[in-house]
Amino acid sequence: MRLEHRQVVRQLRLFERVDDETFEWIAALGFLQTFPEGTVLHDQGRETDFFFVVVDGQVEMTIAHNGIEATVAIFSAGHAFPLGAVVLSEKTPGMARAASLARVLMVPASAIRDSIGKSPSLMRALMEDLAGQNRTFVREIANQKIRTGSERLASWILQHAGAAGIVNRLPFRKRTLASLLGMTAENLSRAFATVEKHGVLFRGSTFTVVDMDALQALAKPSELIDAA
Amino acid sequence: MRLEHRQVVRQLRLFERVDDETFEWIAALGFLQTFPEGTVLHDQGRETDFFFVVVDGQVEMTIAHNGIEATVAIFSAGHAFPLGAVVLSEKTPGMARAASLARVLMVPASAIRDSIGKSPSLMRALMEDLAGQNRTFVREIANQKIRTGSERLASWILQHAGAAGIVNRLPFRKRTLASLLGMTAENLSRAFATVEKHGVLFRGSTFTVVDMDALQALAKPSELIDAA
DNA sequence: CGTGGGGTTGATACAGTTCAAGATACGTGG
DNA sequence: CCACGTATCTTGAACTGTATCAACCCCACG
Repeated sequence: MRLEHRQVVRQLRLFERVDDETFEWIAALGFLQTFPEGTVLHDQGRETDFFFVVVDGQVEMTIAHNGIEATVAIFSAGHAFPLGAVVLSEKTPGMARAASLARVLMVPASAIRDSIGKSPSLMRALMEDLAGQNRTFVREIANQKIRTGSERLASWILQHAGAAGIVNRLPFRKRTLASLLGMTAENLSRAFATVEKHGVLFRGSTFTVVDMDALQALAKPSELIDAA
Repeated sequence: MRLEHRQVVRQLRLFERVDDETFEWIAALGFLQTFPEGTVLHDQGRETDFFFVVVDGQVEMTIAHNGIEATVAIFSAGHAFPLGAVVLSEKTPGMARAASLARVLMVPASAIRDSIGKSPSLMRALMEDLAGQNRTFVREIANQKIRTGSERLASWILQHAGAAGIVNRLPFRKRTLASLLGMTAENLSRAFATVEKHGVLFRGSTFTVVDMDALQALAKPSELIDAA
C-alpha cells in the first residue's frame, strides 16, 4: 500500500488505536481498490478470503433468497465487512456490492485472523466495530417492525440531512434506498410524494428540508431507533 | 456465587475458553438470579449497570416506540446482553424481559469492562458472541424483508422442531412469538391455520411436524437466513 | 433522432392491522 | 374436585399499507 493511502487508512476510526506493528503488517498485506458502482465485492454463502474496510463511498450488503433481494445494511467509510464471518471463519451471510463509486481496503482474511490473536488493540477495534454494527442492526429491526414506509423514509432523511434549508444529495440510487428501507421502488416513489407534503423538497436526486418541525412530526424520531 | 452454580456457568459456551483467573473474578462479583416470566431485567435507554448472561430459559429484548413494542431478539442459554451497550459503555437500546422462567447470571458491567482490558481470552469470547449475534440480526433482517408471516412461522417451526413426529412445546407465550416474528397476535393465529395445512399439527401450546416435506415447501429454508 | 435504463403513475390484488366479539385454557377459592 | 373469573387465544369484518403489473415519462447516450 502506498504511503499516501496508508495515511488515509490509518486515520479511519477502525484503525485509530491499533498498535503500529499490527497496522504495518496489515498495511503491508492489504491494498486499496476502487470499484465502480454495481461491482460485486464478494458473493453470498462463500468462504471469506478477504476482509474489507470501506475508505470512501458506500457498499451495500444484500441477501437474495427465493427470487427476492433484500438490502441488510449499507457500509460507509470506516466500517468493516464481512466482519462477523471473518472473525468466526464462517461463510459470508450476504453479498457485498458497491452502492456508489467506492474505495475499499482489502486485506487477506487469514492475516486478520492471525493478527487478532497477537494484537489486543486490533481485537478491541474489531470488537467495537462489531458492537457498533450490532446496534445498527438492532435499530434496523425495530425501525422495520415499528414504522411504516413513509415514516422510514422521513427518518432516513432526518438523519442524512444537514440543517434546514441545506441542499443534500442522495448518496446512491433510489432503488438502492428503496431496498435499504425495505420497500419496492414504486412504493418509494409514492413515499417521496407523501414526505413532500411534510416539509421536504425533492429535485431529482437532491432534497432540502424546508420545514424541520413538519418532518419530525412525520418521522417521530427516537434516539433508541435512530443513529446519533 | 455458589460452587454448583459456578460449574454450570463455567460450561456455558461464552465462558468455556475464558482463563481461570478472569472467570474466578467474574464469578466472585457475579450472582445467579431466577426471574419469573414477565420480569423486566433492564429498561430501554438506560445506563448499563449489569451484564447479563442467560443460563436457562429465554429473555426477550424489545424496543417500544410510538405506542408499538417490537421484539428484536430472544436470548437463550449461553448468550449475553446487552452486550454491545456494555462493550461501548452506551445506553441499552432496548428493554429486556424474561420470556419464560429464566435463570440469569448478573455481573456488574464495570467488572466486565475492566476485565476486557486485562483478559484477551474474555475479549475474544465477547467478540465471538457479538459476531454470532450479528449474524442472527442479519438473518432476522433478511427474514423479515423476504418472507411473509406464514413463511416466517413455518421457518421458525422448522428450526425449533426435532425430527418429524416428535411433539414439541412452545418455549414462550404465543403473543411473544408473534412479536418475535413481526406480526400481531391475531395474525399469528391465522398463520397457525395456514401452517396447519402444510404438515404441522397444533394442540394448544404443543406442535408436531407430521409432513416435513410439506413444511419445507412452505418455509423454503436457506442456510443463509436460517440458523444451523 | 431512436434506444434504453431509471424513475413515476395508475389500477388491482393481497398481506397485514385494527377493532370487536367469542371461545378456550387456567389458576384460585370454595 | 368443581365452579368461577380472568387472561390468552381465536374468529370475523372492515380497513390500511404494500406489492404487483403495466404503461408511461424523462433524460443521457450512442
